Amino acid sequence: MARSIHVRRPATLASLAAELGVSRTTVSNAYNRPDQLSPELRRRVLETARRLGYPGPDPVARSLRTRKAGAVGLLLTENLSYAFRDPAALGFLEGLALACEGAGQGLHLVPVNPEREDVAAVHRAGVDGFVVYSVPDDDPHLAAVLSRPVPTVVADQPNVEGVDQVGIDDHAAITALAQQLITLGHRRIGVLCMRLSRDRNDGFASPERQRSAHFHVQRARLAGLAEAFGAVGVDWSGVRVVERFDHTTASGASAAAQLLDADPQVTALICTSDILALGALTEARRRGLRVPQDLTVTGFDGIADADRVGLTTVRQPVLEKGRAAGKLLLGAPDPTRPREVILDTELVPGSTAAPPRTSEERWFGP
Amino acid sequence: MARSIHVRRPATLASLAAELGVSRTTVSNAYNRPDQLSPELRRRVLETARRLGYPGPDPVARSLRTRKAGAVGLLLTENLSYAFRDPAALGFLEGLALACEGAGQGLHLVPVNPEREDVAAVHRAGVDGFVVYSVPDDDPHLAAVLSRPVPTVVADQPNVEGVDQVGIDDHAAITALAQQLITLGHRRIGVLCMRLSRDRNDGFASPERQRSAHFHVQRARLAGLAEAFGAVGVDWSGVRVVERFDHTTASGASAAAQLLDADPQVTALICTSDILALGALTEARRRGLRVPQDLTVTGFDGIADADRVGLTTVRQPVLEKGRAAGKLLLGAPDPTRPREVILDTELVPGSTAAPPRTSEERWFGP
DNA sequence: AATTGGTTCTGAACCGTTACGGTCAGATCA
DNA sequence: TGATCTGACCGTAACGGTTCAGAACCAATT
Repeated sequence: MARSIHVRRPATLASLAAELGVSRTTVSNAYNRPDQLSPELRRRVLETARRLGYPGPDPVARSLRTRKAGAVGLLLTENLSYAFRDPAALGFLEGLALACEGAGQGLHLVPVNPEREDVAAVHRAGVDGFVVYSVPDDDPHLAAVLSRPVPTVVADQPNVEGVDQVGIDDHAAITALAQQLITLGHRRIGVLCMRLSRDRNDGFASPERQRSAHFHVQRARLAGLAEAFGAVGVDWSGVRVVERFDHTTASGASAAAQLLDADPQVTALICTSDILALGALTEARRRGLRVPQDLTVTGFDGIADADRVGLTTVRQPVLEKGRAAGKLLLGAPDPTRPREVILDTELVPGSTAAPPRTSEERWFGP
Repeated sequence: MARSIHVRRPATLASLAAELGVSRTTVSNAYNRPDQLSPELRRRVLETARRLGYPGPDPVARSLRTRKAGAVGLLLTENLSYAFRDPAALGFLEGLALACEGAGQGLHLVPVNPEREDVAAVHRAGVDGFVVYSVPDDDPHLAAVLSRPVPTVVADQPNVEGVDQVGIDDHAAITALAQQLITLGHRRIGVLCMRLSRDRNDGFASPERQRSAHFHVQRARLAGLAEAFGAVGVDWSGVRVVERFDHTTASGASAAAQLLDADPQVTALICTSDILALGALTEARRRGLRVPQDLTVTGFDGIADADRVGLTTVRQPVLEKGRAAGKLLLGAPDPTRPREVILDTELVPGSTAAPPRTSEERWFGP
């Protein structure tokens, strides 16, 4: 099967029509509305098309005319390839892909460089709508998406007025987790969180920085923790929160190290993601700290690896979230009000949380 | 930040030009070639655009004129969502995404339904080229891709004359693995392989079916095994090959069960993928067979989970493969001849292969 | 004074298709 | 026999841009 490489498109609908001595409309109909012409003529059109090497109507021209691209754009602030490495993002993507293929829509991954503020790729994407996955509220790419006259659904964050949304109740979810730890008796805690803003800050996050975080999800989780622990008398300004820009287990490990160095007395490390928590577990093991006897570690998301190691965490239905986002975008838009889908979360007890040891136990063993 | 939902695009380049009293060319230049007009006028154009809610040049119209879509199409025969579940496909995707974002190109996942032969999605995709990942040689979607006047790169399979290609030397790779097993002393083996054709055949694959497989990769691996074991006197027609349509660990487990039921005497299960091998390990454990003492199991691919359990396998650079495919597609095309990239593989010894036990050992212990 | 060169802007052609509203011949009907 | 319907096809006008060859203008050079 030989084929010429990248030949200039040889035939168009018009040239085909000329060759056949019929109108362009008729050729178009041969492809799109077979009932509009006689079977015999249609056969001739298709036959001539084959002979001339006409590959069928040009998709771009068709899109221009019909105002339909047949694809959904996906925007995420990380590198494109990040989506294929992060388990939660992956689950979301799978759900979204499910919804798209169910509707016969393509999935157009928009390449954005998180470092540069180059918004051109958003403007170049020929899509019928956008799904925006977990970006900061001041993301210029998001602004570019919103400026385009196509429907948009935001997943997780940020909250944008008038835009359809799918996510979870972060505040409630983290509150349940916090209650669990409080019940176990933890009062001296440390927190590991993901990036709070577009600027890199690998280190402690001040309460001010926590409050002004541009990532709504992180902000809500931290606020929920502050509230829950504040209610039992913990002074939040004394609680160390370590932030990491990169979302990897290595980041989690180094963040845990930083926190444990600063305050060896903490009895629990609360992590705002499983990935960070897995890293924290590694660091704990490296230090000879037994989990959960010497240290409690919790995560968030409920990824497969968390399940494997029995991490105490909050499970959120990431695949369902992706699917819901797709359905929201592809379903009939509701002009009266933006729609919001809040999915359920579930506290996963796991085996990495236990009551804190007393000081004596810490020094002299159980 | 309020926004109107799905308003009919209010302004076009033309209406903006009319409003400003300049030509369309000038407005176009304001966006694409700032050096072609005075800074002052450009400022006015952009300002008016904002006022009128003009979101910038329409991407589809621009694509039509410039003959550039700014995106690469990806075709894979499985459901779209499969790509996000299979580790090898995922690695490929990540590499491809890396190449795409490096070139500022989007990645357009084409939704194909493997059950139905609906090729429309391929024709509807507005892309500048296609990457085809591991499809059967008689795939109608592949034919549709090749009929389109855009460059194409095929990864893994099939071999198409005149089309750029990236892959590995399956024959050499499997031969190395086979030699290893032969050296260990295995002669009575069983094989677990992935689907050989578009029709579902969950069961034994006859030598005829093996030879006529539409998946080139599987065909080459089976042929390599037949050759290597044939050279040491093993009659291939007596070797059981179990085929599975779905590529999951559950399939691997059931295939292993089917094979071990049919011939409990086999000393080694050679699997053409790690996923199948992981399933086989599960089944072996279920039967109380120790690996590798009682049964040798090997895989192919070198995925992370294989590494984790110490599977004896062949590692192939999946990420690199994706990246190479992207580079091939996006780099300057070579009109003189199709290019071919063959990546290196590496035998991973692992700990799931050992010499077979003698019959006595099998029955009476070591 | 004529030429040259540069900047800034314009007019018209073109990209390849589909939507819309026809026309027209022949069949059907009262 | 004339009116109406139907199936098959067509002409025109978008769809929303980009591009290229100039025009108009002004300043600097010869």
